Amino acid sequence: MLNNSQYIEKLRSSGLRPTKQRIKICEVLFNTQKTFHFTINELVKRISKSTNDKISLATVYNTVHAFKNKGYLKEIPINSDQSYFDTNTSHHHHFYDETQKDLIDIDDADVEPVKINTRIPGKKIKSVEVLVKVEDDKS
Amino acid sequence: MLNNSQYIEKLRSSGLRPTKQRIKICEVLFNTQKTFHFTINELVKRISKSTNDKISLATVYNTVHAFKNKGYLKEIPINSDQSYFDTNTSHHHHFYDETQKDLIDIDDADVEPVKINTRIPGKKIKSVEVLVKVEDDKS
DNA sequence: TTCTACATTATAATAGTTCTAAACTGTTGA
DNA sequence: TCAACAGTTTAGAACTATTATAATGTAGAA
Ligand SMILES: [Mn+2]
Ligand SMILES: [Mn+2]
Ligand SMILES: [Zn+2]
Ligand SMILES: [Zn+2]
Repeated sequence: MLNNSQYIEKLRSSGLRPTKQRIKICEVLFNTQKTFHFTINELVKRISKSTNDKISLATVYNTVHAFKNKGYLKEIPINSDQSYFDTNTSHHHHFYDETQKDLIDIDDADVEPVKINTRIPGKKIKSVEVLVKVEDDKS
Repeated sequence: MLNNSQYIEKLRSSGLRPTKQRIKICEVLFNTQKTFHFTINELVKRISKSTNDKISLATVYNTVHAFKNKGYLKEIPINSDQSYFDTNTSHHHHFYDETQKDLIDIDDADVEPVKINTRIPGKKIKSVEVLVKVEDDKS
């Protein structure tokens, strides 16, 4: 929940020029009470609802990737035909509702730390993500 | 490590006609000492190395999906441009080497059971998968 | 203000996957 | 035994998410 000049500062300080497209996308992504998950298509819809100036699809892709690289977004691995992104960049895991194709955060307090008692020599761990797939309980 | 007539029986008993294409794909997938991970493209290459009769790409897709639905294969959720499949259908987790784009099994004994202390009402858990992303350790 | 590197854009290209519809084949049961 | 049928294979087209291209525009420095 920042204002525009704060987004401008944030962008500048991470080496991204604060263009009006990027500022608008910041607003759509980060001017919310709650974090959320989205696909590029869903983001494009949100953007067009909140502005009259259209932002090209290529710019949305470019910006999402730039933000991901800067650590402002995370990409969630769900094997699907499209990428899912998350505005919640803190460490947490997910439910994936296969019936409704919906990603839901799992509060980190509700997951015991995942202990992996093996390593790969010469490799360092970048992330440990748990994906809990759920479906409608018809029993 | 079954022989052809055992694959025929396996296919028949799961309601799949034992065509020569499916039997060949069974051989490529299941006639190995170790289980492995593959993409469709890699599977196509393995198939063409092991037979002169060519199997169409559509059939490979059809068969992989049929086998997945019957539980003979698992699809591994890695956010990537292509689907990864696993001939190891037992419960286990993975390292994903982002440098080499390589999936590696984690022995289930090396992972403490993942405890999720929350549920979604009306939904039942289908799977709990841990993906540990690793990269080259340059430090 | 001018310059330049960075950013946006429309559009084409790419690539994994699914669809289509015609030809083929395994199985059944008369 | 073999006709009939449902299931399967196939080549190629279609689809769709994503990336590349290259021309135009713009933020920020000097
Ligand atoms: Mn998929
Ligand atoms: Mn991706
Ligand atoms: Zn999340
Ligand atoms: Zn595996």
